[in-house]
Amino acid sequence: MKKHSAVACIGQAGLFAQLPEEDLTKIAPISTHQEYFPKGSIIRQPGDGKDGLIFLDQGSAKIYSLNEAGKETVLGVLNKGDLDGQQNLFQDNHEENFVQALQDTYVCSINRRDFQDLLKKTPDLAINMLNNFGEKLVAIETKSIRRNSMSAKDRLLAYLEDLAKKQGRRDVQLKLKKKDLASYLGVTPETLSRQLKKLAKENRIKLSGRKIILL
DNA sequence: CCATTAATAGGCG
DNA sequence: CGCCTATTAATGG
Repeated sequence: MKKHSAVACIGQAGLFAQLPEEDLTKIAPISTHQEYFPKGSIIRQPGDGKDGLIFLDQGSAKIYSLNEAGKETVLGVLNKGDLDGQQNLFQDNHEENFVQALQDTYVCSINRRDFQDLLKKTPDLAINMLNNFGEKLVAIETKSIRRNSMSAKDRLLAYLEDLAKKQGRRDVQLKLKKKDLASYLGVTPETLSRQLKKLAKENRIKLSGRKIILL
């Protein structure tokens, strides 16, 4: 583990990346840094009183919610440099979700009230927030459209293509367990397993455990 | 090792 | 495609 600079850490987040150093140094004092969460531990959960933004300095995590029956629905994945909980910075919403570390993870966080105060004094930050929101909206919309209009196989393929694009390579490493990926895609693990096999048989992908190569 | 959890297989509606 | 069950693989202590 390398040394941790609050300013450098914040600068890694897409949300803050384009801010001048001057602004970053303003954010640094209100942020908490490098809390350690071992693999499998819960980083955030409803009712834990943590209402701020979280930022992954190292590791990865999944965001999910539980329905009445106790079934879990995976809403998304956070990787190094990603952040979540922006909504919570603006209003005290109670539809919080669970966030669980998929690997040993270090998270940095910022309290809601502190952030709001800062936002008022830092217009650039407000603009960036807005842009970030836009991206998130598009992502949600895309997912929603896929879920409603694409077959399981196409959804899966589209997901893999997105991942490949994001990781900048044709061999994709799944961060999620397949049952979690299934939940994220809105299918059962069995269906996911079968579709992956079909795609492999059609020579569109190549499987090797949690690594998948797009052909 | 054993025990638990994850992944796959096959049958059925 | 989802749900159920059985079998096998992977994981963790």
